[in-house]
Amino acid sequence: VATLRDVAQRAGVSVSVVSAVVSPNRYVRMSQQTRERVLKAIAETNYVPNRAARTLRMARSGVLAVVVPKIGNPIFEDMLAGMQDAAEDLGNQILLAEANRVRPGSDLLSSLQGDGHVDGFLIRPTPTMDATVVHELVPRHVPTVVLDAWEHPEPAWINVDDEGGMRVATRHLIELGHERIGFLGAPVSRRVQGYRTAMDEAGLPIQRSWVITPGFSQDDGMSALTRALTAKRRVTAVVVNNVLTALGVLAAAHDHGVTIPQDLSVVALHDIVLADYARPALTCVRLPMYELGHRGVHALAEFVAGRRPPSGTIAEPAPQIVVRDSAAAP
Amino acid sequence: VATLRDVAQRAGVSVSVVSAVVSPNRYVRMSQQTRERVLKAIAETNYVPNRAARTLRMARSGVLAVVVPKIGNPIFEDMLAGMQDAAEDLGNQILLAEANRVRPGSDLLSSLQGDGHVDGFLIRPTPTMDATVVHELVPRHVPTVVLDAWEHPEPAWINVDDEGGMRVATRHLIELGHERIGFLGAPVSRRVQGYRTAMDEAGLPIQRSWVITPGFSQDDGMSALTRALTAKRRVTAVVVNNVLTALGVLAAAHDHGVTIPQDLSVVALHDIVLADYARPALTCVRLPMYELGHRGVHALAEFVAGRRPPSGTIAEPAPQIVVRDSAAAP
DNA sequence: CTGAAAGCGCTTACAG
DNA sequence: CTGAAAGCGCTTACAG
Repeated sequence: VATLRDVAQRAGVSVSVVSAVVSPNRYVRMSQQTRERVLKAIAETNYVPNRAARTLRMARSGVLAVVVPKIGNPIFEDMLAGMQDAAEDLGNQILLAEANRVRPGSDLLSSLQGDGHVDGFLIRPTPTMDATVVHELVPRHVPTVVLDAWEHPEPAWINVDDEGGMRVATRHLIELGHERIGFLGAPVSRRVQGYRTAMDEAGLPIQRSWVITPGFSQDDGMSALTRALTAKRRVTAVVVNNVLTALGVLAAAHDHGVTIPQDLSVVALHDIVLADYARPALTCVRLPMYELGHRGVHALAEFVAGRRPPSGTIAEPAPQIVVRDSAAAP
Repeated sequence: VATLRDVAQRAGVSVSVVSAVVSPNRYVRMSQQTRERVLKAIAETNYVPNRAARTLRMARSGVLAVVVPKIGNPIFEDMLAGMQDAAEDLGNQILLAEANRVRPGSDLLSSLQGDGHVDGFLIRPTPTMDATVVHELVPRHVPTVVLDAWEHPEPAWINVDDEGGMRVATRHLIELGHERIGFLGAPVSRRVQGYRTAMDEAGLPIQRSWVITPGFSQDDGMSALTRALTAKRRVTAVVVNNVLTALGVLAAAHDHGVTIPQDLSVVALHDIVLADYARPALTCVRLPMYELGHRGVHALAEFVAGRRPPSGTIAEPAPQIVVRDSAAAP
C-alpha cells in the first residue's frame, strides 16, 4: 500500500505538504499547482491515510462507542440512524455495543476506554447498567454522553420528552371520552408523571390499582393486562409505557377474548413500523428518537473536542400522536 | 496514561519483557519472579496496551467489519449474537455497518479497507449490493466472507440451509394434509427449490399461479395475499419466504376477513421472538442463524490469518419446525 | 512557501 | 534469559 512518503516522492514534494493536503481540518497555504500535483499523485497511487498511524500520533481515533441495551430493539432504529448520519457528517465512525457485553471490568469496556481505541461513549442506559458502567466511566474523564436516562447526575445528558409523550398519549384518550385510564408498563418516573399530569389537567382521579407496572418485555404485557381488566374499577383505556409491551397486550387481549378498541383502548409510547402491522394497528406517540441520536453524537463530538456540550431535553419536534386503530371512544 | 516504558521502568525490566507479558499469543521464557514483577507493575500503573500503536506495528487491527442490510432486522439478531460471541472469543471486535451506508466508493468502504482500520469484511449481502460492493472488495484481496448469499463466486461463503428450511416448512403442511400449497415471498431460488422439492417428493403438482413473489417487506405481504386467495385453484396453505412478510400476511388476512389457520395455513421461514406474539402465533422454521454468525467470524479470522477457510452450508443444527398456531389441517 | 526531523507506543529481530 | 534499537506511517513544531 502507498504511504505518505510514496505520494510525496511521486509528487516531488515533502511529506508535510501531502499531509496538509489530506488532513481535512488543516489549512496550509500552497500553490494551486503544488496541490494539484499532490492530488494527482494520490489518485495514481490509490493512497489512503493509515488510520492507526494517525490515531497514534494524534491520540484520537475518530471512533465513537455507542452502547444500547439491545441492538435489535426496533425502538432504537431511528436513534441509531440519527447517530450514523451525524457521525458521517463529522467524519466519525460508530462502534456499536450491547450493554450486556459492556459489563464493568469487561474487556470491551476497559480496552475501549483505556487504549484510546474510542474517543468517547454515547450510552443509552438500561436500569441495570447506568449505576455501574456509567459511573465507572465518568471519574476516568472519558467523554461520555448519556441518552434518555432516568436519572442523570452525569457529565452530559440528552433526553427525549417522554413525560410529554405520556401526557399526549393520555390526553388523546381523554379527548376520546375516556375517564378511567390506566398506566401500563415499567414505572419510569417521568413517564408516570406525564400520565398523572394529563389526568390532573382534566380533573380525572387516578385509582391506585390503575398504575400497573410489570416490566419492559412483551411477556410482562401479557400478565399485566389481566390485572388491568380485573381491577375494582375496570379501566376503559390504558397508556402503555412501551410499544413492545403494547404488542404483548394485544396478544394477551386476543387470548382473553378482549376486543381492542371496543373493550379497551390502547395508546403506546414510541412509534415503530411494527405498530402499523399489528391488528388492530397500534395508536402510538412518536418521540424524536432520530434527533436524540443525532444530537447525542454532536454533543459527544463537542465533548471530545474539549468543549462542554449543553445537556437538555429535545423540544423539537414535540411528541406527536399517531392515530391508528387501537384507541376509540368508550 | 501509562506506557510500556513506564511499566518496564517500574518493574525494572526492559520493554521487550513487558511486551511479551501483555501479548496474548507470544510465548517467551522468563522467570516466574520476573513475570510477577511485571504483572504487579501493570496493575499498579493501570496499564492498557495502546491499540493504535499495536495496529500500526503489526498491520492488523483486530476489528472485523460486519455489513448487514438492516441492523434492526430481527432476523439478524441471533446471527449478530453469534458474531459477537465468536469475536469475543478471538479477541476481535465487530464494527457493524448497514449495507446502504457502504455504497461503492463510499467513505466507509474505501476508508475501512484502504487504511487498515479493519482486518476484513463479513458481509450478509442484499440483492442490490452483492453485485457491487463484494466485487469491489474481492480483487483488492481484502479478506471477505459472504454469508447466506444467493450466489457465490466469492472468496469464501457460508450459508444456512434455506433450501432445506423451505422443504421442512412445506413438508409440515403436507403432513397436516394440505395439497394445494403456495409459495409466498421473494423468489430466492434456493428457497423456491426447497418448496418444489417437498411438493415433488409428495407427488403434489404445483400450479404456476401458486408461486407468488412480491418482495421482502411487509407491505408486499399484504398485496400478495390477495392474489393467493383469488387464484384459480385457491391454495389452502402457504409457505412464506420470510417471517416479516408473514407478519404482513397476518395483517392482510385480518383485513380481508380471512381467518388463519381455518381459511389459510401459514408457515414462515426464520424464527423470531415476534412470531410468538403475533395472533395467531406464527408457525416457523428455525434456521441456525447464530451458528451462521459464529462460523462466519471464525472463517474470516482464518482468512485474516492467511489461511484458507472452508466454504460450505451449515448442516448442524438442521432447519427445524417450530409449531405454533398459524398452520392446521385443512 | 517547503523540507528535515522528532516522536506517538508498540513489536521484533538481534546482540549480549 | 534480558536489553538496545529500528521502524510501522503519520503530524507538527521548527528551521530555512
